[in-house]
Amino acid sequence: MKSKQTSFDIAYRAGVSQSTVSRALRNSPLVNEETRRRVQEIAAELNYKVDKNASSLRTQQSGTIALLLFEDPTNDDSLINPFFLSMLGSITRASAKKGYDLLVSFQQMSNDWHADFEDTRKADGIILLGYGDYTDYEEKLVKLIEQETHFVRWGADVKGLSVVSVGCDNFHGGYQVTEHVIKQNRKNFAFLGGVTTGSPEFLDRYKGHCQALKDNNLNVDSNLQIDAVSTDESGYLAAKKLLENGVAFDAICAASDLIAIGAMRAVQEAGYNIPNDIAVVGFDDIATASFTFPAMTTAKQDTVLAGELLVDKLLQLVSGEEAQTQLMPTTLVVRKSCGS
Amino acid sequence: MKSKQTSFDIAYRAGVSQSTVSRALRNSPLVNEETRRRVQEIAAELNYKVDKNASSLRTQQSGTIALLLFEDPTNDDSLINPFFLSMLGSITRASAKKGYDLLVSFQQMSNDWHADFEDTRKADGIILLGYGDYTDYEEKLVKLIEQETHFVRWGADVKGLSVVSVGCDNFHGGYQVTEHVIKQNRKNFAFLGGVTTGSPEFLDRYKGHCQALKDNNLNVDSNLQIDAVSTDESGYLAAKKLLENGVAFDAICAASDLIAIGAMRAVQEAGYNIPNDIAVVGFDDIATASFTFPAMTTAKQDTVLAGELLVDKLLQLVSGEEAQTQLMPTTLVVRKSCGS
DNA sequence: ATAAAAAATACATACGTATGCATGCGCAAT
DNA sequence: ATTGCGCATGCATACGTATGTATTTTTTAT
Repeated sequence: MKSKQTSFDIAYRAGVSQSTVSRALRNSPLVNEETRRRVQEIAAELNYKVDKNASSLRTQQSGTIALLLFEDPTNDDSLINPFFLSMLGSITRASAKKGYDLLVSFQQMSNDWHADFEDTRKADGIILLGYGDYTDYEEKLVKLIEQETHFVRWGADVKGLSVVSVGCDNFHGGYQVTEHVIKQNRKNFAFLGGVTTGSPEFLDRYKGHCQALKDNNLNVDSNLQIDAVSTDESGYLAAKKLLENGVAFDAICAASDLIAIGAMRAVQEAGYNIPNDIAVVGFDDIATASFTFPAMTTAKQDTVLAGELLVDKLLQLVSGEEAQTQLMPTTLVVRKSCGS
Repeated sequence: MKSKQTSFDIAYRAGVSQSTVSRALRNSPLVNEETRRRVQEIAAELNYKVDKNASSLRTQQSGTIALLLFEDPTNDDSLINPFFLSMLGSITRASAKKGYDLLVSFQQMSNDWHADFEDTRKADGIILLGYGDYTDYEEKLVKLIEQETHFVRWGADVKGLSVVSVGCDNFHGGYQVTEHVIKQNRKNFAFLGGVTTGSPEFLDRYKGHCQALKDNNLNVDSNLQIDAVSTDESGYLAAKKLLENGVAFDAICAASDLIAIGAMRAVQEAGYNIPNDIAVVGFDDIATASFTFPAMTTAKQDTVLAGELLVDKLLQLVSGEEAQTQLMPTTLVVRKSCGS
C-alpha cells in the first residue's frame, strides 16, 4: 500500500487543524461553508478515506451488521439451503441500503458464537438466520439477552423470551396451500417434513395443513406424514418411503420446496404423473420452484421484505428504540404441480 | 451492552500491567507460563474479548476479507445468480477456515468500489466476483493495482495485467460437454449465450464448443447461436427465438445452467422431448441442475476448490508473497438431458 | 467605539490495543 | 562483593479519529 493519508495530511494541505478536517468531512455545521468545500476537495484529490478502525474505536460504532447463518448440521458442508441463501442476498441489499456493511459467518451452533461479533466491536448488531430446531438454541438466546447484545432473528416467535423475530405465518401458509389443493378435489393428503423432531417452522406448517383438512372434513392420516429435513435428498427418501407404504394418496404437501423437489423426482421415477396422479406443493418459493417440471405451486415467503424488516428492526434496537416481532403473510403461488 | 471489559480491567484483576495482559493473551513467549495461564483464566471468566477496532488500528490488520460481488446490471435486484451464491458460500467457508471474517458487498460496478474497503482499513484484501463483462472493468483493475490493493479475482485471466485470477478452463469445459453430446450422435448444434457482447467466460465456452464441432467435422452454424445473459428468463427467450428461427437442430449447448433451464422450458413448451428430440446441456452445475426434468448434463465448476484457492492466494498476497493465476479443470457431469 | 454575542477554528484528550524500551530481579561468574 | 546476564514485567507511546472545551475571529448591538 502507498503510505496512507491521514486527516493530518489533509489538515496540513488545507491549512487548518485536524479537528476541522474531521468536522468538515462529517458535514458538521460547526465548520464554515467554504472551509468545508476546500477540505473535501483536497480529501477527494488525495484519495483520502477515513480509517474505519480508528473511527469505530472512537465512536464505538462499527457501521457493520453481522449475519450468523446456522446450517443444518446434517447437511454436507458445501451445500447451503437456497432459501437462506436468498435471504442472505436480500439482507445484504437491505443493509447496504442503510449504509451498513455486512459481515457474514456460517456457524455450526457451536461453542461461542453468541459472544463473538458484537463483543469484539466488529458489529453493532447481529442477525440470526436458520431453522430454530437446535436443542440448545434457546439457551444461547438467553445468553445473548443477558449480554444485552443487539440482535434479531428469523423464524417463529419464541414464547417467553423478549426476542425480536421476523418470520412468516407458517400456520397460515400451510393452511393456504393445503386449501388450494383441496379445491382441486384431492382427498388423500400426505405431508413430508419433520414434525416430531423438526423445526418449529415445519411444525406450524403441518398444523396449518391439518387444520385445513379438518375444516374441509378430510382425514389426517398419520401414516401419510413422513419426517424429512429440508434437502432434496431427504424429500426424495421420504417420498420413496411414502410410496412403499402402500397407503393411497393423491396429494403431497411438502414442508419446503427442496423436499417437494425431491419428492417430485421420487414420484415421477415411480411412474406417476404430476399433477394428474399426484399433486405436489411446496413451501418457500425458491428460485428453482418455477423451473421444476411441472412448475411448482408453493407458498411464497417474501425474502426481500424479510431482509428489510430484519435489518430495519435490528437498527432500531441498535439505536435504542423498541422493535416488535413481526409475522409476514405468505402468498400462494399457483403453477402447474397441483392441477391448476 | 454491559460496560465493556478492557485489558486494563483484566490487568487490575490479575495484578499485572496492561501490556502483560496483551502479551499473555497473544501467547507471547515474553510472559511467564504461569502468569499467562492466570491472565487467560481471568479473561475467560470475565468474558473479555479483544476490541478488534483497537487491535486493528494498532496492528493495521483487520483479519477481514472483503468480497465484492458484481451483478449483471440487467438483473432485477432481488435475484442473485445461484452460481455466484454458491461461490459466496464456499468463500465464506474458506475464509472462516483461515480465521478471517468475510465482509460481503454487492456492487453495481459503480463509482468508487475500487477504493472502498481496503483503503478504509476494514479489510486486508479483496476478492472480486462476477462475470468480467463490464466495459470499464479493466480500467478499474488498473486503479486497484496502482493503489497497491491486495486483491484476487474470479474469472478468465486478464491479458497484459499482473492480476491474480482463479477461474475455470471455460474453453476446455465448452469442448468437453459439446464432445459428449456429439458422442450421442447429435449433428446440429445450437449455442445459447452472449458471444459478441457477453463475458469473456461465455466467449471461451463458445470457442471450446466450436472447436469440438470442428474437430468432429461438424458445422458451426451462426444462425444457431443466440445471445443470452445468465438468467433463466433470458435462456427461455433465446430458445424461443431459436425455435422460431426455423433452422433444424437436435442439441442445445447453453453457456450456463440458468440459460439451459430456461431453454428446457421453452423447448418442452413447444412440445419437444428432452433428450429424444433435443439434447440440452448446461454449464456450472448449480444445485438446481440435478433437479430439472430431465436432470441436466453439465460441466461442473468446483466452487469449493475455487473458494479455497481464491482465499489462499489472497492471503498470500496480503502476507507479501507471490501468487499465481490458476485455471481449474471442469468436470463433466452426465445426467439425463442429453440422452445418456 | 466598545462590549457582547456568535461563529469559526484550534487545542487537548480519549477510544483500547500492541510493542519498543527501560526497569527490576535473581543468579552465576569473576 | 561486584559485575554481568537473562528473564519477566512495567512504562510510555502510537495507531487515526471524533469531540468537549478553550481560543480566536467576526459580527452585532449599543
